Amino acid sequence: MSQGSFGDAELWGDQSPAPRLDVARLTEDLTEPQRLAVTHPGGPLLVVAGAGSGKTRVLTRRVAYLLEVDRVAPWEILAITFTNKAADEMKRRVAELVGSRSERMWVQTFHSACLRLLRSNAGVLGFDPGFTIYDSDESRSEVERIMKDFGIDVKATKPRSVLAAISGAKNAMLSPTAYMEIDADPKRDMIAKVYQRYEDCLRRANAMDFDDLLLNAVRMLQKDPAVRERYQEQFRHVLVDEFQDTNGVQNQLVEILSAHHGNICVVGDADQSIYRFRAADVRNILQFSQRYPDATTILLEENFRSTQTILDAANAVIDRNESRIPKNLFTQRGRGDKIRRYAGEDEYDEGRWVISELRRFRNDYNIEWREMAVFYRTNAQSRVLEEQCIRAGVPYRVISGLRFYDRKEVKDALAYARLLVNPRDDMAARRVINEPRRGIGAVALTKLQSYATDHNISFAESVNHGDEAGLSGKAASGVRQFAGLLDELRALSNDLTPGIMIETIARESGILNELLADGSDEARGRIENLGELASAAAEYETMMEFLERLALTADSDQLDASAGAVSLMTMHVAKGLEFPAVVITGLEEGMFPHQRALVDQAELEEERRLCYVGITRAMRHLSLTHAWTRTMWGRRMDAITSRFWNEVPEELCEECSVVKPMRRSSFSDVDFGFEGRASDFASGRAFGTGEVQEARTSGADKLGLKVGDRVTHDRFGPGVIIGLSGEGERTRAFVRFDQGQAEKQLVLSISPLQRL
DNA sequence: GGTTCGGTCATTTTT
DNA sequence: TGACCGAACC
Repeated sequence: MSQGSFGDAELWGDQSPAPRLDVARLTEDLTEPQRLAVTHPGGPLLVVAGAGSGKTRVLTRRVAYLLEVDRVAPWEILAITFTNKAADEMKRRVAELVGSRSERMWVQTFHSACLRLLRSNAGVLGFDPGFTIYDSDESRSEVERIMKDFGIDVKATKPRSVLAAISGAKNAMLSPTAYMEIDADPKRDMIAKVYQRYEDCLRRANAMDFDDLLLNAVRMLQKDPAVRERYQEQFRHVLVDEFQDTNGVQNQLVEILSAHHGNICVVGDADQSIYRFRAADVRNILQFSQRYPDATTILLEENFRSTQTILDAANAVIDRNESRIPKNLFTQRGRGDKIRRYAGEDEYDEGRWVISELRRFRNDYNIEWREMAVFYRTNAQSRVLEEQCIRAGVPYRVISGLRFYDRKEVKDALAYARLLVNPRDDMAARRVINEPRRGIGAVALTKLQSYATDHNISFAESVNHGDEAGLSGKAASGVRQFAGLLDELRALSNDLTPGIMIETIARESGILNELLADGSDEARGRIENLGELASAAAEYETMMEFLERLALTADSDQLDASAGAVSLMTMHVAKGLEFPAVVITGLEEGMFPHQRALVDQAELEEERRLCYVGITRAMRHLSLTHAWTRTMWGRRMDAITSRFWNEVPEELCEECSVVKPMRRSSFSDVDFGFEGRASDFASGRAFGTGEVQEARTSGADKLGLKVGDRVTHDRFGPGVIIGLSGEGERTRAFVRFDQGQAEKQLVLSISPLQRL
């Protein structure tokens, strides 16, 4: 904890090699709104920063300005981001401006800031300072275990959804009791019961989940006025990045910490709020000015990233959102190239075109592979793209949200490490009590668990009482061995560094031996992984620091290592990044916007924001693709063009699709009327390569139908239009009929579809 | 206690 | 289609 003192001030004053900066140096290359934000004298400040408007630049300059001009001490500044990457970036850029004294600032993610507050004051809420952090997987499996324990059918009610409800309750700062009292509902009662037990288990294991880090930090500050006031006085300036993604608890934390000095500066863009499903609440940014009536609002609308064409496209799309404060990005960069669009036959055809496009970027514009990205809505879409890259010899890298340290052997070794830091870590104990095999089966586990419950201790601690728990034979000796191993490791852990400790764990636990005995390539890989883990640990002073860093680090940082490769990623992951050339794939109704967003206005708007995020990542070149049919869940599904595709004004686009021949004459007499084969039209498969004839126009496309209209069909009955694509006789409607299975795609020019 | 087979179910996920 | 999980089996 960096508590300030004048001694510190002298220290950094002497050491800092940074040149004295004057106001002009910090502001001369800024636009007027940027300058105003950077030099804002104090009080609440809202910076509405459109995509690519130099947000990070403003934040870092402001911090430098505070340090340099306002002479604020580094430890009096709290700058909060969402990702470690953003935090590192900010630290780096501030250091460039003011030198090493920036090291003493609090530049942290929400979670790491909270962790820091909690570690220093864990006692306030009755936690031991060595408490463990459960990651989302562990939270889920804990919930699942509890549900099974209660005899709840985990197939009928998914633990994930229960955890989501619990998480929601936590974000609303509701205790299990308060949550239960919302209304009388059996499902709510069940969830409240699980929630209560889950809390008990966490508490007993001296553990917190991700939500708790935030929530408990707030609770801690609320509970202990002395601690609260100390931090409130310390943080003369609180700055928050990506404020549109904050949830209620985060917002509250920021409010509390900035309450004394009132210098709260939030930066964000409501149009880029894409984490509603994770309890992000756009209202935090939308209502900031109401919350702080004396707040200054500064709009950054000039974009320094993209061409005007790309911005026009982004603006046109996002403008369709109704619940939105109008904003219009512009640039001085000129129009640039048109946006290229390609409608593929299927996802393979789409993928092939994507590859050809990437090659074109490289050949025609000298863009490096690493400067290109391909975006998609869901991770499942990456497979085909990967295949195509491999086939074409295009180097690529999938940037996934998956954790780097998710490999089994790594998790096992870490579980041992966790047990050393927190002897009550139940999750870790359950994971490795029988890893490697010690003959401890389900029966033994149950006995230990009931012993723990009866004696009000954690499961992890029960391993010291195997005999009392009624174990015998193999299980008893296994548990004794496990407990002995932990004792031995704990004794060593006082003297050994984290790196050596990981090695010791691998060796002493028997994990290493097991892998050596295996001898397969896979086992050798796992051994290497353990080696990597040890080297990673060696960078840290204490095991606790290392574990913390792991718990709070996602794996998107791999991007930096993607030298020489095209990046494939979801649009969610793409947020905050930029690329000279971007391809957005899968622009189909049901894919993007996603199926589940089709019926919910708020969700749909979030999808549109996601699209906006995707488009605005592109600096110079943007291409959009969709496929007429796509294999989903093992079945070929037809799809119509995404509304987002259609929302991009045509004059900004260059169509690259191969023009499909019109209907073949021999079909013109047949009444297609929807014997369910509209799909064949959509995919073009019904059309031979032969004779081409104009389709007859029924006028149906001139009905002026729009999404949401009620319609009726001779055979399928009434339904609602959930999507439209194409134009003229090629207009297709995506209709969800009231009766029957799924949505159908109908070509309006030949469909007996009537408006209701 | 480990394997295999069949049934189920499929977003996005900064921490 | 494929990944995952639990029951049934060895």
